[in-house]
Amino acid sequence: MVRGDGPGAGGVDPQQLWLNSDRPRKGRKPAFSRAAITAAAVALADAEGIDAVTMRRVASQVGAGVMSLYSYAPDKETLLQLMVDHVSGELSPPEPLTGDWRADLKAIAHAQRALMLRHPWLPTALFNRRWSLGPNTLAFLEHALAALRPTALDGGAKLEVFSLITGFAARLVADEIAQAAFSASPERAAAEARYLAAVAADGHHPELAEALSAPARPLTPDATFARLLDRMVDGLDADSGPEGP
Amino acid sequence: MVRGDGPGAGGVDPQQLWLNSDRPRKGRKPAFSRAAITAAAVALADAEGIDAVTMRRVASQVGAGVMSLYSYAPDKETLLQLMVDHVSGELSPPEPLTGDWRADLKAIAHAQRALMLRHPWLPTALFNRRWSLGPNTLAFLEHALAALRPTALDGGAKLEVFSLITGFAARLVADEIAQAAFSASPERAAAEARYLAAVAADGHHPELAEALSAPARPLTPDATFARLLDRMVDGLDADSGPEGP
DNA sequence: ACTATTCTCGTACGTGGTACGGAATTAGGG
DNA sequence: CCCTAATTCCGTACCACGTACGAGAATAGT
Repeated sequence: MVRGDGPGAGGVDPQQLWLNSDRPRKGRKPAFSRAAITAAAVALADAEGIDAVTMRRVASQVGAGVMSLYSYAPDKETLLQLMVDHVSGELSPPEPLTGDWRADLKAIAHAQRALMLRHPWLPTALFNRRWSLGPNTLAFLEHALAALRPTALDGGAKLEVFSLITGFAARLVADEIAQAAFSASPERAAAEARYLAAVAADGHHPELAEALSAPARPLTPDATFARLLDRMVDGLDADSGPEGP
Repeated sequence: MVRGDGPGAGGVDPQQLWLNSDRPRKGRKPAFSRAAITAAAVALADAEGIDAVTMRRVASQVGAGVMSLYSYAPDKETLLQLMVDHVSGELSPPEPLTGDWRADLKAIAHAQRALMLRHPWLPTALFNRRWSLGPNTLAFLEHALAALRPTALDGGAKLEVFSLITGFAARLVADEIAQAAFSASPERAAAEARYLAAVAADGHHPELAEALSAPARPLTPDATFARLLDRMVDGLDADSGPEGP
């Protein structure tokens, strides 16, 4: 099914990966499917974290032998890319565009955030590996580009903005998740608080001491996300900027 | 030296990690040092990538037995945190503050970018693990907070801004590095171009087709970074925003 | 029926992190 | 000056992981 060869040197030819749905005419029928395997891997990652996604555990989830997975994905890295594109399908259909590109862009970011909160392994997965533009990812990218149509940005700049927004969402959600996991362990939170208090008391970090002593009105992650997003998008104005054509 | 116990449940007490320089009064003298081990790990990562940093290879670089490393760091995760703080030392002393907080913030981001380009594993390392605020990281954070002093932001918001800027730099540099590695392999670049051309030709992705067909004046990473940074920072204005105290 | 093709998966190898425990080294107390 | 407790050094070993290999099973065209 994958007909895995390719020109070596790390990575899979995207055409082989995404554009090969034709069943071969001879040979044994597949007992599983790429979608089922990917879904099992996603379920595992959602439930137990990305480190729980091992070839052995995925295989046992779908009832296959370990090595059978390699008929559907040439290696684990590819399986992770399949997972990313799989969950990106949840972004379709997106909210219809309003024509107000700032509002549309913000809606896109909020949708991405919601997706990442549903799949907490996603920010890390997105950050680490090279983007693999599967059909679902492409569909959402197309949507984002359409949202930017009222803009004076050229093609490359639009792609940059999309990358920027996605990265922004990934970072904020990663912080949010880390914070939540952290607060969930009172021991560790207390240890960190003690450490920061000790640092603040050493006299060499007056700004930090002041920042930590602030009343700290309760910041909900939602409000923080919305506020920073607003600031970012409202700055993403104008056309190509100083350097001319 | 590390006296590694701690209250279990994943992670090391920061006080144990960073605030324990007192030599014990009894026992064999250490043959190595945490700094030497960390430096060796950094050198390895710089030269051969983060995957080359294994306990075995680090040990052989410093001339130690593998298990001896565990006298200096309780586990590999901690060693990675030590690496991050180690290279953060290169950010000191920072450029003096000018009082123009926007300019100062941009200088901070540029310094971070330069650091990340020198240590290409750094963006990924920063993104994945929970922040561990070692002395060098704290010193730079202190500097960033001082830069934000002229601002009306409260303590929590200043910390958010620092996180945002750091995350921005990490993302852009990660893209930059990936792009470079990608272009270095003509086969893979050609394969990707062929794939995108095929997608653009399928008629379902008109916006993408247009974005790709644009003349695409050559974008240098430097210009892209500076431009997006300007947009971001110039939007990070004003005080706490809509939600009042 | 034969054959080419494709999928299945048990076995096995190499690599990684690190637990264990004994030997070596040091400082303080008798 | 030995004895004891503390600390570091590190060889051995275990387990988990990704995946190469190849033999056997199933399928479709001839």
